[in-house]
Amino acid sequence: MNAPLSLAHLKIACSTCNLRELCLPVGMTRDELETLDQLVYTRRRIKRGESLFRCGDAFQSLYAIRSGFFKSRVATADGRDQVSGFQMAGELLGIDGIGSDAHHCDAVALEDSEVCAIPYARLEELSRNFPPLQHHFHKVMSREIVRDHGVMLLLGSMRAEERLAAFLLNLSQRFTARGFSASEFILRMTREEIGSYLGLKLETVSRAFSKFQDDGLVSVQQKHIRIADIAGLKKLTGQGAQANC
Amino acid sequence: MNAPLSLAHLKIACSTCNLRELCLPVGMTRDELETLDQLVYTRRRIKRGESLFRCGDAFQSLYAIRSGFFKSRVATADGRDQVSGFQMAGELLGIDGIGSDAHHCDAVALEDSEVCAIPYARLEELSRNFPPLQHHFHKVMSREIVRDHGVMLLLGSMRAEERLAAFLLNLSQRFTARGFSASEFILRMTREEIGSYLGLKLETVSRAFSKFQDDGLVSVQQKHIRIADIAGLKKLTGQGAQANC
DNA sequence: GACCGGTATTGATCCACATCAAGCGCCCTA
DNA sequence: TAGGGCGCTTGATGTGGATCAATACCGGTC
Repeated sequence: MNAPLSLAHLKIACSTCNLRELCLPVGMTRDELETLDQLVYTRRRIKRGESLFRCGDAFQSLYAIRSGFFKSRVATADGRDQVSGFQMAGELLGIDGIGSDAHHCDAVALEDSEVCAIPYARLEELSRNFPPLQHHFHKVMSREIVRDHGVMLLLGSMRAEERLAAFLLNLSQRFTARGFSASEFILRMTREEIGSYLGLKLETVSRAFSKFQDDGLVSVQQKHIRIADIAGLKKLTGQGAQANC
Repeated sequence: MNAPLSLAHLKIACSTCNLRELCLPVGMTRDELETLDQLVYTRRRIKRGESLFRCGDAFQSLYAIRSGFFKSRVATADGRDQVSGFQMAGELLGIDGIGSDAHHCDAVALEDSEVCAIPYARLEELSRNFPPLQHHFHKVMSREIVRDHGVMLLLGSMRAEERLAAFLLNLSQRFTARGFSASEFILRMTREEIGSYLGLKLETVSRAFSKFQDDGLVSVQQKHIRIADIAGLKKLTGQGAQANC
């Protein structure tokens, strides 16, 4: 949509993508990776505030986030809505659409972002001939289900501060996996969006941040977060974060 | 484990199973169904209160419920747990295990039940050669994700009575799909289990039931439920049940 | 038929978070 | 550099559901 097509095409290759250790190609060999290059041939830029897709849109493709940050949002019939997740580079958007050929949530960019479009029909086809891809794709979906169960646990049985602590630890861990600092980062979302995700009101989120600051667990300056005491946060969530089993 | 093997084997065939319109074979032709018969060759009986698998168990198979009723339960490190779903005939258990080769929840039978074990390696293999199976399996997983998002919405933004109304409507709809009455059924789970699933205490569930009864929406006698006013329940959840988009 | 333990109902009280409200600070634009 | 608006913080008050507690019911067992 932006860059000249030929140039864009040149750069679209899982085999040379620096996110290959996080994205669909995880754990594949060099040869296998080159097979994957057949999968993606479109990039798309999404500006901050714009939607990648909306609830009800026809489902065609999955999207691997190449850069940027998204929120997913689900809505009830009567207008209430809720953030169902935050997605960052290397993560997959759009899986919700497979079940009914239409998307069941909105995906909104929280900063200028870039995604690789993965035509779903092509993914199915390629994964039939390429077991490692098939297997990994199944794993991605299964992990999404496990993640959702973790959120359900959080929403159903944790108190406000526990929820926020779990949220910060989760972000920290995902930033770490991407080579960023585990203890210092910029929140891409507002207090209201955090609250929506955690089933809290923005004021409660704000108060919990202040409490953490008073207790010396984190230092907070608007969207700038520095975690001072990771162990302390973990203790808040009931020992080992969300480590079940 | 119980019936003589030869006999048990005779009966194990998706093509003659009366749940084929609900389970993995949905929408397949007669010929396609016979291909599916290669998938399942073990049945397992689970007594009420026993586990089909537990959190941490090695993942080998998915399980299609042939008869009976299950709950899935996730746990935090500090001992709290929560029901993450109730499963009935024709539904699939164990998908949570694919992502890490180990199960992330317990599956407990709420009544004497029978399941078909589907060796996962075989499912992957068969679905590579059999696109309708592949596609349908992906749909099942995607729908599970959408369902979980619905539960997150419920836990994060609905009030107690709305939650219980949504729960009853969901059960009603699933019973209908199985040819049972939409308005009259027996709850297989306790108030405490309902509460755990809905993020409420058992007393709150009980009070909401009483309220519904007072308002003439349902009549409740312990586990026996008769929905008197489906439209009224739907109105409680904010019009169209959970119909998003 | 009587007993028993798990399950459900109902009432009284409490508390965590929501709601309402006011003011502040940061960022963006002109 | 000034102005405006959105996002954030903080305080005061309200309330839905949790908690504590007592009693009732039901299904199973002897």
